Amino acid sequence: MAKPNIPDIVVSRLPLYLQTLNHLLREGEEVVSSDELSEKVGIPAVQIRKDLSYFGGFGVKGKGYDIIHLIDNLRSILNLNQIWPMVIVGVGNLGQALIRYQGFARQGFEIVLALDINPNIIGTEIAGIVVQDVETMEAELRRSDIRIALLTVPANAAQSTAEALVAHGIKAILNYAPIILKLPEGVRVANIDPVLKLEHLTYYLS
Amino acid sequence: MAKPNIPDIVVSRLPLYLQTLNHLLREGEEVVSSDELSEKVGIPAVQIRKDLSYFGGFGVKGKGYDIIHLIDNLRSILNLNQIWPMVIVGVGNLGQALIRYQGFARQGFEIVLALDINPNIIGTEIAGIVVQDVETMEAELRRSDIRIALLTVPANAAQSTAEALVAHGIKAILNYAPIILKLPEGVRVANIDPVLKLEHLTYYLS
DNA sequence: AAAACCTTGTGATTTGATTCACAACTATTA
DNA sequence: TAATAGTTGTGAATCAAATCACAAGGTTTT
Repeated sequence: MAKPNIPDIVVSRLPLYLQTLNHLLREGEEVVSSDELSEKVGIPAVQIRKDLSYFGGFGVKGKGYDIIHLIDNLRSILNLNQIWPMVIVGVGNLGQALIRYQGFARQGFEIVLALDINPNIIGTEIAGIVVQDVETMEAELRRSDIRIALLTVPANAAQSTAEALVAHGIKAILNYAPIILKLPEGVRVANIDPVLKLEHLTYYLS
Repeated sequence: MAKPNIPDIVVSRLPLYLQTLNHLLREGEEVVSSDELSEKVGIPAVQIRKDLSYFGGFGVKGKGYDIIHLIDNLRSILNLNQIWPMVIVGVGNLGQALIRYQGFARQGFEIVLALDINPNIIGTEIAGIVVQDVETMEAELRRSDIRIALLTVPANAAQSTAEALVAHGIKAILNYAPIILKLPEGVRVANIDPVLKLEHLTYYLS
């Protein structure tokens, strides 16, 4: 179980470190200093060191961090030493694109169930996944151990769909709908709304 | 020009307020207190008031905020009283889904140019946009006033593509590639990487 | 018209994150 | 082997953000 005393903002940077370490490993590097990593990841070296020190001393003084060793540790901290099955609800344009996206599986996140309400979409196959009727959510989730959901339904259906997911055991939701979900304590939600990001950017465009 | 003395974290919350105010307006509400807004948006009322007070006193004591008036002001602060034309580079699964996504245009962001390197994709039409050869980037950007780009190319092409975009006048990039872009000062980048968010979520899943 | 109530806007305070500064240790060079 | 250089890990100091507390002013009720 994750220690509850580590600042969430620290946790949020670990995936970034992991991503960059994976790049370095692919380039054939074996050791990296916090200064080099800082350069790549755009975060001050001392902050990287302090973040890592919450979890232990992974580095060697005078040398740096063994990349494989640090990747192993970060993957363990982030619970990435397993395949995470996921359900996606809403198989429109975006949902289909996400089902086809290779990047999830590459990092151990596998969409194993796709649900939709539209009869024209139910039964179609996308990248090996046959879309099921959203009515089957309860039964499908019951006989699986899916704990993560991708929510790509229209905004007006998002809240009720999210509640149904949570009622049937979903513990984390990646929400693509442009609304703020109200869900019970203990359910983690991460929002992905490109419009909010654009509106943030335009503030700085004269 | 945007005042440079306002914390970025404050600016980042304004789009959220705007989104929620738009919902309230659509529901027929005319006035909202910071307490009500807090409830909807999930941010403490005093923080909403303090955020807004950076830009002026928009409320009425004893009453609350006139929704239309506050929306107008936020739109003006965020430079949303115009259509923002955008270019998208990379018309794969995700790029196509974004071109078809209605949410951008609905909020004043319009994809007017789509570029790709793949001959099989160049020339195809998606939601009224004919995909152009990425080689035409310079010419197309020169005769337009596009300042925002959506970057949906593969990771290994992202850095060089971003540099080309910046060289031809792009000032803000919404980066969907799973890498950290290194770009000159003055270019704003916002990253959308669902895998990083998932890896953050799994930390909290036992 | 007075009293009671409500809500904003903000200076002061508290909390939390970042950065500084450096001791401790390792590796490399002379 | 000694001296120099490099790098981590961390307590202390600084900086920034969030929250508190409340005066001021508007609204509603009696």
